[in-house]
Amino acid sequence: MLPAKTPARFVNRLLATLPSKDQQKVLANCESVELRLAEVLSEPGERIRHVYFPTDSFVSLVVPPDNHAGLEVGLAGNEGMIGTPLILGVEVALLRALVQGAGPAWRMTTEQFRDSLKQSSALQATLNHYLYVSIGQLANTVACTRFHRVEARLARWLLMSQDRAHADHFHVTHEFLAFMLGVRRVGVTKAASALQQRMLIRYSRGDITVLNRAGLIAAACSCYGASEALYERILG
Amino acid sequence: MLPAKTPARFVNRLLATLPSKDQQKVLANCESVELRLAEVLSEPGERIRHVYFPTDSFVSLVVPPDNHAGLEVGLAGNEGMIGTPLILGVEVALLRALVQGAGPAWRMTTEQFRDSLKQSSALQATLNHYLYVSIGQLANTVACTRFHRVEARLARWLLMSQDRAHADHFHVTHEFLAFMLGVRRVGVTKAASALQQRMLIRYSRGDITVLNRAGLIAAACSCYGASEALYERILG
DNA sequence: CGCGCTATGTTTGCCAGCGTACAGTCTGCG
DNA sequence: CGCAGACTGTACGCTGGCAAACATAGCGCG
Repeated sequence: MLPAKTPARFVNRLLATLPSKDQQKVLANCESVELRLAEVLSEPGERIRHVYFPTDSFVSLVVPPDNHAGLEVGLAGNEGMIGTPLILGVEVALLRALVQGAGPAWRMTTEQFRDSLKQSSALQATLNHYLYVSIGQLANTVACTRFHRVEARLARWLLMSQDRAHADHFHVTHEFLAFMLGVRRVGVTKAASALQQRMLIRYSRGDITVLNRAGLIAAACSCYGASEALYERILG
Repeated sequence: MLPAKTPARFVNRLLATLPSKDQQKVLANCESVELRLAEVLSEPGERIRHVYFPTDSFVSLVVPPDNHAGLEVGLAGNEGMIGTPLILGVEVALLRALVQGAGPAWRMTTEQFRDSLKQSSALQATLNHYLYVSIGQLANTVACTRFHRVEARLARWLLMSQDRAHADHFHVTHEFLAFMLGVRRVGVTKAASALQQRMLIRYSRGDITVLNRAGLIAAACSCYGASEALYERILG
């Protein structure tokens, strides 16, 4: 399906860990798609039609607003996948998957994915491990959301997005960030302007640029890094 | 291992869903243990030695305090299990498992559990589904912890414990509740005394009794019920 | 039966984030 | 080139929960 030397824009790290034979089998079932900004890939309670392996795109997992604001509880870029319930044999989504960074991804139908899982125990193992890591991150998110200040959480969010965007700038408005962090827009404006004054970031009308990554890490809560370390330990 | 008619005190609902043949095979690998109050069954980062299937006991899953208070992110009684990472083939615990309600449970070593999983695809499927539900509850907990008031969260906690204790009273101090909910003890005292004044509960020196379950449900956030409904939908 | 410990009640000051409202400012489009 | 809409800044009063300290009250043990 692909030449041996895949350009980085089309690499998904989960698939890349597979032995090349399995990898070929799996990719043979995949089609390449372009995810558009703000596209919704799954809705809680609804049937999952496709799984996605982002390559140069990333996707937020959000708890849908019941009456209050929304809240992001997970993020998947080229290190992850969308459609994890299928790993557990359930075809119903738990979360809304919202495209945050437009770009290419691999896609498979639910049926193709089932087949792939049956055919490749390596895939099964890798995805089980990924799910383990995701659960760890989720548990961590509970505490982070409860205890850490907006400014630190914002810094963490920017770092995580930067990692997945593979770029030091991307497009998000304060309004949108507020939705993700589950706070008011005003709260984001305050936190963001504090970070900007410290010369850690620069932003204007939805374009955010990370100026000082190390400083931003210092400003973020320790939750950033913990998740990443867990991933590396289990899947790296 | 057990007579056909197992007393309710020794039934775990996950195991009970298995076809009787599988159930026998699995129970043959189990030993009966008595969980003691405040016993710690797993510690994050450490190797998991046993999995537990509570029958008339229940166990809290808590994110360990890094510098702030602790925080409960899950609860497993006779409808659940402890040691879920093993379902995903990882032997390292993510959370601290803390016995909340003393009583009997089935226990298996990690090795026995691996064998059982291999032998029984029904067990595998059931536990996968349980894990799915747990993830859903975890995601929900993020939002609940972020948005809902102490009083509502306390009410929810009491209801969930009541369900798993199979009794309308149990022993917990405000101090301990504060730890579980990730708030100050004073906050719990206030919320609890509000609930007591409304005649929904009664408590004294760590003994809490639910007086009006329906009223308590009304006082709780809608998160109670959502989790339970999800469980029934997937595993019921 | 009284001492000490554990559990609960209450206070005071404080701050982050809420809800709401309004004022600038940049950008693209007609 | 000017207007509309999107994006950001700021202000106000309010409240829930924080931190720390202190006051009672019941229970158990010596």
